[in-house]
Amino acid sequence: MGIKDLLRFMKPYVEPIHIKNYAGKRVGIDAYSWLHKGAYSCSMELCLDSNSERKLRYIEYFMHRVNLLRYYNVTPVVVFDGGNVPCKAATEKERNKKRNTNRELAMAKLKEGNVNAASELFQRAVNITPVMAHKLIQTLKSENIEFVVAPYEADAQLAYLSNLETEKGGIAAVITEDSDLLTYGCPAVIFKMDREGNGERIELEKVFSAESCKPSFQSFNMKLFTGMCVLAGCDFLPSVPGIGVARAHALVSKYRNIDRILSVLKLEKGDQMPEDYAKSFKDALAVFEHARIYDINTKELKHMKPLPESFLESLDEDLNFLGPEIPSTIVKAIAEGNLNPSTKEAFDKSECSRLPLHPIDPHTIGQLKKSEVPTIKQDNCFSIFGSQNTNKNCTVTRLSDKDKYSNEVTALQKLIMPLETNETMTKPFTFDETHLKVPNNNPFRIRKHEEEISLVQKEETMEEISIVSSGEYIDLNDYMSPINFQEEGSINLLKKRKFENVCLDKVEVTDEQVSGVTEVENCDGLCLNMESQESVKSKIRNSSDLKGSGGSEKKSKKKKESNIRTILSFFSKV
DNA sequence: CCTACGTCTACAT
DNA sequence: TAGACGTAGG
Repeated sequence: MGIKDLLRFMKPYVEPIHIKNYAGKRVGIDAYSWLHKGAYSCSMELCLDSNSERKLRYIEYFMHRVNLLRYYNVTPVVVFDGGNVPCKAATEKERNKKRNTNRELAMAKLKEGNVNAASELFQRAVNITPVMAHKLIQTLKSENIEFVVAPYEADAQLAYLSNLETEKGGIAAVITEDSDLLTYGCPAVIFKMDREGNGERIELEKVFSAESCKPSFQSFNMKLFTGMCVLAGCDFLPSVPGIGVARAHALVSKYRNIDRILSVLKLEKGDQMPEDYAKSFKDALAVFEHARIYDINTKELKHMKPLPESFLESLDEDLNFLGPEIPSTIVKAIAEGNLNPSTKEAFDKSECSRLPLHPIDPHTIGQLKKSEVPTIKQDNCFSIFGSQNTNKNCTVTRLSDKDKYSNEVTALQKLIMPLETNETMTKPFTFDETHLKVPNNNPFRIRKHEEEISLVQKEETMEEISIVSSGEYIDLNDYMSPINFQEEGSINLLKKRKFENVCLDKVEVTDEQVSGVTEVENCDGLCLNMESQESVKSKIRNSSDLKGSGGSEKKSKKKKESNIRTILSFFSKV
């Protein structure tokens, strides 16, 4: 993805930077790059469409990073990809094909019981779906994080926002892994930001003005730079054989005119060049310059830069390679996360109805890593975890869906508008304190806080019984650990979704007593099944793959266990 | 010197 | 998978 070898070529212009340099500023986030990284940690669950909580780990990953920014008083603006641009369709199709074959291979390995091989293959099969993005958006909404879904490429949207004044919703920099952002003309791009907030920044202004830096761009302007990138090979157009970034840079430096370069190329490499290269080249350039984006202020579809006359004149070719026009109402709904940008249909509510419960809850995160747990005050989201009255029963309540959605419209409007004043004080955040080794004036405060937290956590994790209030829908698959009902051995039925009034009061989670979960015929619910589960378990245990594997036993054991759980929950659905 | 190709690793447990 | 990095060959 992006421009081949561009970052390597631009190395001299890279400067290490910490995100805290953007304190008080708005910074755009290319959602795809964090989604993709986060998805590695739960690729199998995603591919199997498991119902375990683990599947939502990518959201935790994402929110940890969002919270890192908020911790440093940086305002995140998350930008999602929308529909596919037609000229990228071929690339997309191929990727999908590969993913599917990998997924099938993985399934085969899984049936053989070769879990390790399967999970490796699953990693290659992960796909970031609009539904995943939508789930993340639910979380962002509940945390009052600004976001926008681009009509097409997120890169273009980010570039557009980068060149907008802050007052109009502009951003000061973009965090991404994709070198295309430079090609689109983002003045400041931060690559490879790690979990501590360190990243590598390239600023276009510095690139163009640096006086004695290896590859000189002094005679360049944005248009020439974009031209260089396209010459080097981009997602929309592969490069002419033998031309890489360096040669592209040399050509642009020498001729400083795209048309001249194209004719020179034709003379020199005419035989290796496709007939329509020049035409495709101009189309590719146009995508980078005039891509369609969502105008946050007018709430309409717009071109990044207005199309010039000459373009409209040569309208023999339709402009659909930029992505087709979309009616205003639809772009708006897409941008605000209410419509699937690919299908342009509403998201299935059931996909996400019970979603916001876990992922955002700092309490949940806190169980995985020690987190700072400040008291949270928010009106449009659930959440409670007493810092003080942590009774053994971990209670979870939330507003009814009805209340939640009625606020949605107004909440959204607030989201899209730039933040005013200093509401930072009321902002909740969770924070992995390992990051704290760096700054902060008062280490004592932090340590004291840590102690409090660890105390609270001890109490909570020791008590493994959770009380679920009546009326709360329980999906057995939500519990990754084995479930042991009070009336052991008997069949407990749980109705799905629509079931209103109570099914059970206590769910005990233990590690020894593993129980399978299978669907009951002619019954709208789930039940326990000892045997089917046992057989699956032994099958997996006996598989050659799990027996050997040297190295750290503790690690692999844990991994195995978690894999077994995933598989169990998978089998339970079939 | 440059491209193109092979290999490694990210992620986070 | 896609990017980073090293290196064989033009």
